[in-house]
Amino acid sequence: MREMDKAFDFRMAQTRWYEVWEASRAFEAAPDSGREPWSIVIPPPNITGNLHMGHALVNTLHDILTRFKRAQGFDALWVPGTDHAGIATQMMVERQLKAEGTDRHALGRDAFEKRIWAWKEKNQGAIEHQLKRLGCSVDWTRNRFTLDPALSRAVRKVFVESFKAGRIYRGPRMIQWDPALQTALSDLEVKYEERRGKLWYLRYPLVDGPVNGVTEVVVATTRPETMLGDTAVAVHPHDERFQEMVGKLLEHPLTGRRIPVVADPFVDPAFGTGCVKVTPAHDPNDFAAGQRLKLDSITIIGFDARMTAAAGPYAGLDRFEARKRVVADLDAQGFLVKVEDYTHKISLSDRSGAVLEPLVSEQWFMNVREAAAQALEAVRDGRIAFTPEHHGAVWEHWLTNIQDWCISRQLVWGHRIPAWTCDACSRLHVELEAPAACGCGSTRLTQDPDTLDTWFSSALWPFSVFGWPDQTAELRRYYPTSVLITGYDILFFWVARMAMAGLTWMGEVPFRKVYFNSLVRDASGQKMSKTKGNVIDPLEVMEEYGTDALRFSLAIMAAPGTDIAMSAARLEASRNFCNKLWNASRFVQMNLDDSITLATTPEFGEAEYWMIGRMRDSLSAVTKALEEFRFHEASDLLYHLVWDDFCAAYIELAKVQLLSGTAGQKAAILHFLDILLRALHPFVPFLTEEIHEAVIAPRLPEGEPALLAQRTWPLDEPTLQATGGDPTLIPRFQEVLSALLRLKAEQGVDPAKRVPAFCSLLELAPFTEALKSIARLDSVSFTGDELTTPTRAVALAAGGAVALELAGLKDPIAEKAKLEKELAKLEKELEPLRARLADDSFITKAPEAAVAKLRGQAEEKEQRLAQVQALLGA
RNA sequence: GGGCGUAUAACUCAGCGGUAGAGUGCUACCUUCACACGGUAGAAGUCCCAGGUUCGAAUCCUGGUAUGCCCACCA
Repeated sequence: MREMDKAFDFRMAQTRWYEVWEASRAFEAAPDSGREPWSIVIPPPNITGNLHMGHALVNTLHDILTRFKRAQGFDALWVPGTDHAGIATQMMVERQLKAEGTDRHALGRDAFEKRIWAWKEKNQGAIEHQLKRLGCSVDWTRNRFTLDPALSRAVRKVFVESFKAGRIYRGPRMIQWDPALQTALSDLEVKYEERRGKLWYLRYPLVDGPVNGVTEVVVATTRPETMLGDTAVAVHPHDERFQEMVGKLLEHPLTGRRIPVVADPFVDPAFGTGCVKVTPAHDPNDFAAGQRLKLDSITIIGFDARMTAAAGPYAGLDRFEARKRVVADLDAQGFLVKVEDYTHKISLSDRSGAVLEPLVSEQWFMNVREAAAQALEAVRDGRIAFTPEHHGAVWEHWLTNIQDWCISRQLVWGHRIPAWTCDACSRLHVELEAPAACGCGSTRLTQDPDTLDTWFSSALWPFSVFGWPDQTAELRRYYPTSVLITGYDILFFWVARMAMAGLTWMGEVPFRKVYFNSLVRDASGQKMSKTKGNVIDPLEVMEEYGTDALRFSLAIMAAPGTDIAMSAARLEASRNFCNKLWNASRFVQMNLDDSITLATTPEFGEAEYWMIGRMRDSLSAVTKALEEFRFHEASDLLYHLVWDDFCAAYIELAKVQLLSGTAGQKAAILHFLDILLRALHPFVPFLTEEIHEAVIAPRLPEGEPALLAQRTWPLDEPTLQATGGDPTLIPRFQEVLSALLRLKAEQGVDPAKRVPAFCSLLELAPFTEALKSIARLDSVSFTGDELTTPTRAVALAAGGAVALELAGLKDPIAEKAKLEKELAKLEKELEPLRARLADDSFITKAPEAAVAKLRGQAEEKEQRLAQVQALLGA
């Protein structure tokens, strides 16, 4: 049998087990097993990705649940996979090309796409390898990629049928254009940022002379360059100041073009001058107003963010350069009234960081109103349950106000839109496969160059991974998935869209429960960011503290609805915990010989019955906590079960027995360790598997799987059902032990100095040896006689008293001070108890149990008070 | 402008109707034959503030303060 080292070598353990698990096929689903299915799909990481703390958390929680469910006897399936991540990946490769002095245009579309595929093949392994290092028990035989042929077929099917149903359409709309990436974005990919800017006040003269003595209109704008595309100036219809202006013509200061004053309620009379310039081609509000009022639209900024020919002398200038020139020209010609400092929000690309340009462009959109209504209903009626629940409010708000989704991207990397235009007759064909010919007879058809938003394929993930649109056995068995675990930051991007897609295409929710995991922050609660330099790399943590310590730290801090502050202190605590379990196991191993196995009938005494009771209570609480996603509670319970109950209490007691123990006593502790390992395994799989190999595996009964990863959840273990003994006895023993130790400390007795002790609790006599060895006493005498003598120090414990014989050692002053301190403490504690028990309204109105409980507490304290007083009097 | 969180020991956080808990840190002591990544004893809190409900509130309600996040077209 393998000897265990003095400290847990996590570096060794965490590198050797994954291969064994994978080879044993322990993580593979068993669709034919007849067991109840339980399924979960991974939030597919980007192929460009590296494991960060967010991944580490979400996948640790996935793994805990999956291993737990598998152990409970479910046919547990965790489907892994990766996302092609359109923009992110394309950017990565473009950056590479730039370094090589070329770009995608020079390369050509096909070559560029091939290049990205090559890059994907080379790099995809990284994130998968990192998931393995984390211990993720995914079923690799079902690994998926969003651009797999099967998943692409699902994408095309959804696109084509949505188009035919009229939910997908193409048209010119105002979209958010990213000039850096040269693509449209969806509203969700826009981030707003406060910037200090200016507010320019511009003068637009009236063409037909003064109105009520006023010769001009003044407008305020943050983007003066767009005035080149102005086609009106608007006022609020009820603004009395401008009633007579409406309908009059103004002369455009720079172009001389004549534009009308119009009235529209979108104008806020209280802002600026109450007049606003209208540029339908370059502002979403103005675009909408332009549609309502049938205004002209003049595009003066192009897709390259440079001024167009329509901008006249400014053509070709960058939009920001044009701004300076426009302002200078207006100023020179006397059209600039004033400039104010002004802080406002500008829209930036979430991806490139570029300042976005609202532009009118031909794009594909998806109307999701109907699907949104269904998704809304599914949460309202509980078919999907959120943890924490408050995310339902956000869900409600967003889905109620949802806008059409811009799904086309001007990218190469992604699902190409399955739409072809006939070169001859311009007819549009939206089909699953390229049509051979157009109805007009032409065989020359050109496919739409655009690809779909990455989230379009992600939305189908919970059913596309199971082979949809084919009605596969897997799809029937594992859809809907049992749980979704993900960050709340992608509630709209992903969760809502999966819900909508699932309800639309499967007619059923994609998951029954959603657990939103926390955000991992740094030790001081700051968001991690590269610029702040406070990013904690999980891979480094695994090297320094161990994967199990990382997992346990994440789990024990994962209280629903609160963020996680990851700190070195917490990681150390977890590492120490792992080492504690390791050493407890080592102790067990050292005390067993090969003849003791799990088949050896265990013998239970008081200590064992107590330990069994503790395990039974804790493990049923752990089970319940896991069912309800209270990972922190489950971890905390196990932490204290192992450290306080098993190590500090039980093992210390068992040491006395094991020295001269019977086989049955040794078998008992072996069973206990076995149970604890099985319960801890979902949390700290490498550590527990390593211990299991050394201590348990050689002692397993016939037919039990040799790998801990394949064994069962221990809650129903026969050992845990055993009852007997007096459940209050061990707690009393602990109190007595603690009182004796405290006496020694208070009296300044060297801990190693063995003195005689006395105890009035006769029922603890069987624990004489334990008390002697743990408290390091000379002897312990159990007696009904008065304990107090002039040479002894006395303390109260567990309703009785203990004493130390300190002839020549006792410090009478310390003794008296101690007793007086205790007296004061008791008096202080009793004061409110007495007051409440004297309160009639409490006695009559509070539930009986509460009163009885309080009364019990008071009585116990009164008794102790009397004892202390007696000791002081003596 | 709306919506949602959070405020508890020096720090990071649990608890969320019956008079305060954990981990780390701190103080003193202990190398006792599983573990110093350990053990023993100990100090440490107007549970943000003000009202209210209740026999009783850190816990529920209202208002405030601080702080964080999300959504929204104020030029």
